[in-house]
Amino acid sequence: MRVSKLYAPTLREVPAEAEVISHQLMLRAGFIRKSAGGMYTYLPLALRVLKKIETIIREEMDNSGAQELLMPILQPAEIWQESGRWSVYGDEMFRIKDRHSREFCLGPTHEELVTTLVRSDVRSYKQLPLNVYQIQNKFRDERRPRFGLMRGREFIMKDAYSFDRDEAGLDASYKLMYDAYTNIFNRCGLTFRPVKADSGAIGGSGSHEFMAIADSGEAEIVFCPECAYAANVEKTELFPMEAVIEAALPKEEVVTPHCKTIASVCEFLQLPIEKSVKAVAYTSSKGLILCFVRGDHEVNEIKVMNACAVSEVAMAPEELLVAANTVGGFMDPVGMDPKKAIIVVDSSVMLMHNFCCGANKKDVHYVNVNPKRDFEPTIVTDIRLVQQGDPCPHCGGKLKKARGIEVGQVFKLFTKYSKALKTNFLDENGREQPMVMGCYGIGVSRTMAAAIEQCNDKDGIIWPAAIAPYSVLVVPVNTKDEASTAKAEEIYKALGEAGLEVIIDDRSERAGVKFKDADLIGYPLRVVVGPKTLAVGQIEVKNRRSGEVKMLNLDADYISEIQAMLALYNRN
RNA sequence: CGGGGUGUAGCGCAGUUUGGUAGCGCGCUUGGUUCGGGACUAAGAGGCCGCAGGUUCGAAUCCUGUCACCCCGACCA
Repeated sequence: MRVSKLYAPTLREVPAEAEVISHQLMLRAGFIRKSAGGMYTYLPLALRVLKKIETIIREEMDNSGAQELLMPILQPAEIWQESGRWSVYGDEMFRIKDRHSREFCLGPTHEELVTTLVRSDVRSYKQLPLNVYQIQNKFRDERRPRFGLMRGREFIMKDAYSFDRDEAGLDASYKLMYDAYTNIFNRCGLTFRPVKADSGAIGGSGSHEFMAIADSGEAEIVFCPECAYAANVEKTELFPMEAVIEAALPKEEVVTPHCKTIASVCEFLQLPIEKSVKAVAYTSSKGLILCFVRGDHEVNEIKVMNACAVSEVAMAPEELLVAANTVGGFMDPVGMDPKKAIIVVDSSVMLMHNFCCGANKKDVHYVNVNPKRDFEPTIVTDIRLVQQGDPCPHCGGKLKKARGIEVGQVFKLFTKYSKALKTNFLDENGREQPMVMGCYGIGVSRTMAAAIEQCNDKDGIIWPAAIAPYSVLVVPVNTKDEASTAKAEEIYKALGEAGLEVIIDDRSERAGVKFKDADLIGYPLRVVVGPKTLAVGQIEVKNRRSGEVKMLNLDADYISEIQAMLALYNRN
């Protein structure tokens, strides 16, 4: 390829719309252009990167025994109505009508389509297990598209679906996918961690997310530096707290004027914050939910939703609290009528003694409250958010927090869709059984963005070699100098013939312009051919990652040297 | 969807308070000088000032509405 012909318009300045580094660099380096909110054109350089990621995915998927197919993006409403998700999916689904007013959607995911496909073709246990995948554009009308390719409304996804005869089969399929994903993200050069995840609205249970570690990530994870434990904060199991033995004191009401926060209450009462309990109120399809956690803890809404078996919660409005005879900021578990709210108490609260909490009256708190003696909750379970430094649930080590970009997720769906869509097979005994399913997604375009988030410096992108748009850039440093330009062309040709993905910057620009663009786009190796070094029979090769420069003799086997440098590129 | 912000040339911005010929830098085109880290110079091209109404002799500027985009919160690859 010749840079003079390449459609990769680079920008000197950062477009104002871009906030995160991957978005800025992809715009500046001429990889993408926006067409509308959350929708982008992939220019030639980006497409090359995407194709490389896709190739890695295909190789690993095929190795794991999965088969590629391609389903329509446009899906009929009927199958979504059959699974019950046509009404559940809400505004996030792009819906359209055809000329006969029949309803369709642009596929946000393909469980329905793949399940109805398989149910019409697969009848026998002999045809299982089956794992099919595809790579195509997905559509989700996100409430808030943002961060460029990180959260788009149209994005490229690899989605796979496994069908097994039983849970043991599903476990095996899941393991194959888990291992394939590990290989894929390793090969793409990402720093990542598989973490235990919440299964979310898609249903089922048993899930891992593959998180590319990056401060710009939207997800928070915890991991244990001592053992392999890692989890999304939403899903983290909690190490049981130690119960402290303490004699129960008589409960009292105390007036606490002008105390708006739990910290101010504790200060007023001269109590450590660990001796306080705070309440958070949510509204849900099952009515008011009152959650109680220790004063210095935070409520994990996902766990609350799971504990109460509701699909959505929102902060409760004041009217709802009034209706339940309580007051925002002074809610207490003691006087609460269990008929008016679901009372969920965090397990750690049940181990506390003589704590303070609201008293259902403005400016009044209780002190010396004790669980069981003073109140009986509806539900007791872990609902608090894990904190940095909490003990690891496996080994007791101190957990650390990090942020991550979710580039992939593996799910056990079990029979959620096969039952809803009547996808059964006959076992050896001629009995009809629902297939046991798994689904497995990779955000392909997001993976590209995540790689840039992890690999960049002040000058631009630093591509991992395996997914770089081109491996080697040849720069004739002065196109007016015919001898060195001809030599650069010769080297460009030779490198291409040796099988390297090479591009030559044949523009009649000044050297500085070419160097800046080279750093911005992030080719792993840059070969500079100029009159000065050519005079002593040498070329200069620069490593984009380390900045290391090597002078190579042209009369030696410089091609092998360059290949060796490329092979070493990712290891420094 | 709630809260905040921005729409003026391809990109980054000024001009809006106080209405009066639409500007600057970068990029782009042409010529000359340059040529190993975003050169210099001269001459150019390029704008329905997001859109629609209104006020006014006159609107980028004031008023009303609307759309788009960005950021912060509840979801997800």
